[in-house]
Amino acid sequence: MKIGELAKRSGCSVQTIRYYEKEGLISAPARTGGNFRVYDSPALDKLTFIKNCRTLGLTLDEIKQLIMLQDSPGRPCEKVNGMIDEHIGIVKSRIIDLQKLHDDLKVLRQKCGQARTIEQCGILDELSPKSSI
Amino acid sequence: MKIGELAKRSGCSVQTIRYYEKEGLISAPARTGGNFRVYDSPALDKLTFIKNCRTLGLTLDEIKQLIMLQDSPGRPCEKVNGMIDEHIGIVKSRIIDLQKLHDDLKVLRQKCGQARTIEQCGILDELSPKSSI
DNA sequence: ATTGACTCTATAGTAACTATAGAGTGTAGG
DNA sequence: CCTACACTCTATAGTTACTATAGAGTCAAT
Ligand SMILES: [Zn+2]
Ligand SMILES: [Zn+2]
Ligand SMILES: [Zn+2]
Ligand SMILES: [Zn+2]
Repeated sequence: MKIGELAKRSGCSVQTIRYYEKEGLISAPARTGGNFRVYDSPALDKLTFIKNCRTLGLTLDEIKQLIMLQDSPGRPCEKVNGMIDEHIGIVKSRIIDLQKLHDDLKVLRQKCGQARTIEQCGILDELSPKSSI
Repeated sequence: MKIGELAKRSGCSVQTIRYYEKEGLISAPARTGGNFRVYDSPALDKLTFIKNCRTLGLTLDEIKQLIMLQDSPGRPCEKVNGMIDEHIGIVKSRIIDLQKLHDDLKVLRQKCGQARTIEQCGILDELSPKSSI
């Protein structure tokens, strides 16, 4: 199949596929006489794997590491497990940060109940430093 | 004060201050004979305002709008209030997305209890497409 | 022969900084 | 006076994972 069909089947855009190739996440496919990329179904599998990882928020570097790990099937998989654990930790702390942000924004919003003028806006007032003398 | 002191007092880095100036968020300050930037205390106030906004996740574009709004003190402040409301919405939905991600990652992690080989890793297995024939 | 859909490469843009390189300034100590 | 040191200057490139062109070429159908 050509790149357009691979894009449709994988859910990645055409440019993204070319980008992944440039970044070394997928290997360069065969070409037609007219220089078009041609992919087989293992290529679709590999791309789908990458897509699944991206959906879970793994970075391209991490995905690259996973792909490399898959080349030594006999080695223990602790690194894989560890990577997911680490990710869960990052996501958790991002959630905590956003929760705090959300609460702060709620408090800020309450400083200006109904419409006033810019001058009297409780939000702008709260954002402004009290004084820096 | 020079840029180093402003950086310390505001909590922004020196490069960030120069960047804000280039982006038009703060106005270009006076210069010494040796071409060093010199700031006064209103400049610190303005920078602190920006810092406060950034801490709440407002974009530089939004902050620019707030700064422009401050120039018409008599106008109503609905836009300010609306901006915060919109932000709260964005943060909320980001939290929801991350919660889902977190749950998905937890499920994925459970696919591989203890250490196995790469070949048998339940995580890699889950990430791999079943077949694309 | 020409249209239209598709593909190719190369390049620039996105957000908000961060990190240099290489040069100049200013001051305190010896 | 010289020099070491801390600070500042501009300009440029890098970060992440794409997205969006521009301009040219391919290919099948009409
Ligand atoms: Zn990670
Ligand atoms: Zn208001
Ligand atoms: Zn916003
Ligand atoms: Zn495992």
